[in-house]
Amino acid sequence: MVAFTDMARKKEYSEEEVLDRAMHLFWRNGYETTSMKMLEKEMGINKFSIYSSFGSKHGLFVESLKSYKSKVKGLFEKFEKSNKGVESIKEFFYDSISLTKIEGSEKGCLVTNTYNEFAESEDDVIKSQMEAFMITLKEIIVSKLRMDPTKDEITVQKQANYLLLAKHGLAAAARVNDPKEIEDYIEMTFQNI
Amino acid sequence: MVAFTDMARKKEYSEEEVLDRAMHLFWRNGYETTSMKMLEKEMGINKFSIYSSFGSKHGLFVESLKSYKSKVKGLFEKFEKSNKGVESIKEFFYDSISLTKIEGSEKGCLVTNTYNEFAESEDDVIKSQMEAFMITLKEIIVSKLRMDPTKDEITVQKQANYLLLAKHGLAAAARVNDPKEIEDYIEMTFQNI
DNA sequence: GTAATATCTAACCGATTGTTTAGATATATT
DNA sequence: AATATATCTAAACAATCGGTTAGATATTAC
Repeated sequence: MVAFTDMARKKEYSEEEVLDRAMHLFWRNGYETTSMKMLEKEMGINKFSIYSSFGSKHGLFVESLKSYKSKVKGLFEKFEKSNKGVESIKEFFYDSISLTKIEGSEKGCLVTNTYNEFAESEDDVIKSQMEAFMITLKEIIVSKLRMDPTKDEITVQKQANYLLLAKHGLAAAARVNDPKEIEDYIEMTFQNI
Repeated sequence: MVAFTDMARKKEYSEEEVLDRAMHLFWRNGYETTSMKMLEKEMGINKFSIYSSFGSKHGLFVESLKSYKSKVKGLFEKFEKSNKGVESIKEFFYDSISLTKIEGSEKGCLVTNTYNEFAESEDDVIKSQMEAFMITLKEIIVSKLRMDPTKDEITVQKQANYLLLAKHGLAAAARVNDPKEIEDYIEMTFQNI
């Protein structure tokens, strides 16, 4: 990801573009299952180029997570800016499903998938990134719940945890269940919020 | 798993016992991440013995899933026999968490984990086993919900789907969240059932 | 046009993957 | 005790893993 001033030959690929491809492959298959050979094919460049641009498979994965983060950034901003309280949380849930359905078809949520794959791992780089994701999400959810003056702080925390876990279940479910079932699930999730 | 009548030398291990060890290793790490070397160490026998008893790594994994099934069989039976309606579903949720906490400490649910790992796979043997699991569970949940005469069939189906997905989220959450948060989650899940 | 050099291809690296096999060892049958 | 054979150890198998490198190629600066 370094730009040289005295470049002798131009890269034949866009780093942003091949990274996006890599991200989608990791998204579909997870980290371990995705081999360098698969990445070469999907990214359309060979190992040398991958290593010169991203350092290692692990580095490429970390960049892919950042790329994913920037992809969902729009959703988070919309979510954060909304002043519709609880309703905005539900909207965010629907938006998340839409994004992963359109962008990733049946791949679920990269964060949830990675969360699962690295649950027993000791890869602190990945795990801290995942935690940061979850903390950010929880903070937004909490702020939306607090907009309802009838909820005390204990209720807010309980409901925030509930919704965070529900989001996980939702992401996993969206990979295999019908849209109608998913909609029912979301609606029922918010019935007692 | 074949017994010979004209055995010339006795096995130095119990297939049931080494299978249980293998199952726990798969449970903790998933299929791909668990290597034959790790299995040799954990099972206490070498590759030859593993292959002569289980045919292949894949065969060993399939047997491990069956072993897991027999482990949760008791819970399913208690669940099925109970005539407490919705309350029995909640009890089953708590029982599941207890089992995975005691037996597997922080490993979650082997079915949910496998479900996630094989979501994009084309391994029909594994996938059909997972589906059978989910169908069985859904059928029991449906039968419990039907015990409430105020629920029409549409509501029963909606709530069954909801609970099935919630169970997935719960299993994933139980790997990382505190018991108190998990309890809150379960209680809130059943607030609108 | 020439020199310098970044990027390309493609072969190669050692380590590890799941799996097989040759040969040593132990036991049941005769 | 001798024979047969199931099970053991340990080495080897081809294939693939992530990662590196030598040399060809293309482009910039002069």
